[in-house]
Amino acid sequence: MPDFHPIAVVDDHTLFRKGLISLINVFPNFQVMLEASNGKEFIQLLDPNNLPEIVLMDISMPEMDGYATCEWLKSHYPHIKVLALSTMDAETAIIKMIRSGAKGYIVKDADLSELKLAFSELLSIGFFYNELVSRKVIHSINKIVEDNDEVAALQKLSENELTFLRLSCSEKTYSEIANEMFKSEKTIDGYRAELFKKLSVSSRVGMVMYAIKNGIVQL
Amino acid sequence: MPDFHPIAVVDDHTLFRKGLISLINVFPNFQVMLEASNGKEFIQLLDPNNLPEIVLMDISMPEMDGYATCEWLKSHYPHIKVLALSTMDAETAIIKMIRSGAKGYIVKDADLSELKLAFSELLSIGFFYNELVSRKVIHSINKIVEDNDEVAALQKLSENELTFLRLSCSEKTYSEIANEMFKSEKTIDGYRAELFKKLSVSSRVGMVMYAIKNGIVQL
DNA sequence: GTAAAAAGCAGGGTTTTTCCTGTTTTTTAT
DNA sequence: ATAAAAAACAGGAAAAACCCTGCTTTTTAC
Repeated sequence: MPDFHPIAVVDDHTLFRKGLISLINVFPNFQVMLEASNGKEFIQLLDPNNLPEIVLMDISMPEMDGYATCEWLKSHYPHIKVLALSTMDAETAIIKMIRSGAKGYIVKDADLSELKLAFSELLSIGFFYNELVSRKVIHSINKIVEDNDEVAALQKLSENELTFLRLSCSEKTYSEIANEMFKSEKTIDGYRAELFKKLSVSSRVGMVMYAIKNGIVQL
Repeated sequence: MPDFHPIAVVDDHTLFRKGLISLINVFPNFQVMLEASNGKEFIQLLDPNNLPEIVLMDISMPEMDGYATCEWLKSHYPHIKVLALSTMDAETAIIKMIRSGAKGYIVKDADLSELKLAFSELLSIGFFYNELVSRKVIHSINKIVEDNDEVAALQKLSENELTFLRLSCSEKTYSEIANEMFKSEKTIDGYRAELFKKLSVSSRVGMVMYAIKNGIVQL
């Protein structure tokens, strides 16, 4: 019987995905048996009778991103191990992915040996956290303790605050935004004050940069 | 004699680069004979007695980016064809790369057949512009004609304007920026007015978003 | 049903940004 | 050496952003 470990690759960049697959397939004992360009497609293609052991998953994807897909896997097939794969080494992205249930995280400019190492660690000890990730995680935990938790903060924005935040990423004045949202200028000023506190910023520019950095708006 | 076309691959994401190489090497008639993780390394590794015909080049790289490397190639080895390769389908990036001398542009989520097509078109007719690129180029030319050219504008920012722009991507006030740059507040206000015109924006938020969108500052 | 919390709104003031129309100084080109 | 262009700087003013404190109305929780 062929004793290989089944792998799935989920990434919207076709060239990258195909390349990665061809690399993995020359690893002894590993074989890619499922590929998808986003989370939704992945879930559709997933065959309960033929599940992968490891899913290599990109974070930013159309339709259904890495976070959501990871959450879905955690609740439906908790034994499948997700290895997050991203260009971003942003702290928030790493933390958020791990919270969503990823068992490891590697950046796209890692080399082949690191990928191989990640695979074997995932299979043997169940997780893979290299120095980069560990450093970020520790730093993040410190930040959570001292000031307020940015990742959690992100969840606690109300619909109106979120709409206001998105509209603020433009050249509109607050007065114009107020009209667009059918709210008084004073209410809008309240959203602003609340967001300044929640995001710990002190100017509209800071707010906009936060929104961009955390993918609340895309450019 | 082995009749294959020599290819070079320049990209800082190791996994992507290695994957791409393994894909290209199964193409008949094509062979990767040089790889580098940025422009500087590429130039160092380039052997004048053994030049590639086509260079697959990423745009955003550390040390020396795609634009600069492309310019260097244009002046030193104009017959080498550069195929730009990027995740960004931003108009400015495409236009800028083509201006730097790239003969083609494909996005990373293209599929294998498109890459193959790009190769053969590069060799037969000398360039490869798919619909995406053509559309962007045409749109850009229209924009150049009607309002002012954004790509050109990017080049024409003075050192001080650039510094001011970068410092504006923060929660500093203009007054604080003036101090930091050892300039009068009125001078700073002049930079601001000039940038508003050049970038065709009308607020600091617009300016900041322009800077982020065009990679003048990174988050 | 009622107390508490959250959301919406208001007055009024300070600071910052934005926008004019200039003058002076420095740099550049011939 | 000098005209022209670019950079630095100013006064003054309107608009927008920011920051208080407090007062209704609506929602939420028990």
